[in-house]
Amino acid sequence: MAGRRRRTAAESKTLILETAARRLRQHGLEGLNITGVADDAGLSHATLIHHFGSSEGMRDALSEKMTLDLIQDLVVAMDAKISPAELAGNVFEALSEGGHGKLLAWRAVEGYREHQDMGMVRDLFNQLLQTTQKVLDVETREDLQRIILLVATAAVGYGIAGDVLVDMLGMSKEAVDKFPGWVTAKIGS
Amino acid sequence: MAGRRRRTAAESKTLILETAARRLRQHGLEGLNITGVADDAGLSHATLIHHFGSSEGMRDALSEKMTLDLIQDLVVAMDAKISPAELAGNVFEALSEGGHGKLLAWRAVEGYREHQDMGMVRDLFNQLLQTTQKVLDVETREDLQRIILLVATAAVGYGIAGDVLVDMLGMSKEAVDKFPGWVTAKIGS
DNA sequence: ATGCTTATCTACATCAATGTCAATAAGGTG
DNA sequence: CACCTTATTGACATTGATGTAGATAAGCAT
Repeated sequence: MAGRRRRTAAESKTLILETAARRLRQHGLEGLNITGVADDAGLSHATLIHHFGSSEGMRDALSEKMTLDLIQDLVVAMDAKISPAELAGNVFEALSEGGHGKLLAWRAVEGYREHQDMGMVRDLFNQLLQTTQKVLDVETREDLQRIILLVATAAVGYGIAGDVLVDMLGMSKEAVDKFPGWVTAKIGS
Repeated sequence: MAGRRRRTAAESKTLILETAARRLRQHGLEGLNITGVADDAGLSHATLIHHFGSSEGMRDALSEKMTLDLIQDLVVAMDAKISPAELAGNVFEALSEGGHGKLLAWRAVEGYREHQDMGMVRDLFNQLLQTTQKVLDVETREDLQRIILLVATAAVGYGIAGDVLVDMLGMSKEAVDKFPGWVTAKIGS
């Protein structure tokens, strides 16, 4: 064939995983097959197998990448410099955007298999814990755990079913906007 | 073939959908194919097509059934006779059990298509709203909406990612048990 | 019994996705 | 330029899942 582009392996992998992530958002899990992703990326499906070994290999790689992206976004959202009032809002925002909800839902239906980078995830999570403690200035460890669990579960649930719930509750956009702040006030009391 | 059992259409559909639900819990979304479900149910895959029209038809029926089951469990969990202190606990329990988390996650990845029974879902949800208002005795509509949204999102998130979060937070079983009560106390204040 | 409805099955046809393999060529290196 | 590595591709084989069609038989009604 005349004119075929040769990328570095890293470039190709990035292109493929970004395409796959987009397809996950648009078409759900059925969109995560090598033929479809290959078409959208403008590559042959054999190329994807070359880079990831198999279709499942590609999905595993995507899951890993999205997990790291999610934690990374959380770390930024909970930077130690933010004020307590912003905390819940930032976490909600971080989890509602960028298809993080889709990742969590995906991992929930398929089961939480351990990744190779699970150690790094744990490290980042512990870093998050310390940051939160500083921002909120909680004294007991139990309080910290509870608060994190509440904000995290609420944010996850919001990212996954938030729009449906808001619709069913008939909430105004304004009320929705004020929700994270209200949560922060609640947990602070 | 000698000796083949003939069920009523309703019996067969129930058997098939229960088998499918079990496979969703055990194998994730990949378990939701007519051949696999048929094998587990002890039927031929042609029989499933006979009853549901297609593979997707079976999945739609399962989604509908699980959605109704979920709402039904919620209605029971929030019976008007419960005390405010039990509210969050009951909701959490209802959403953590019986694979409801899998349903929500499934619908989140695949996108929330409208069901034919969406009207019934809305009715049950409104019924839930009224019950909650009685139990909690909230005055403003905004407060009611916020409280429901928080408890619901937290419960959904807990059902989907609760075990992972609890693990990462290193929470004791005792602390986890007390969590719903703590949430109730928080929103009541 | 007889007959009707239809749940159930076997066998076949089809299709889409996965994976293999050998050939090609793009880019870097000597 | 010659050479080497390997990203990329097209063609093929294989597999599994879906759907179709006709035959079979289980239960119910008459």
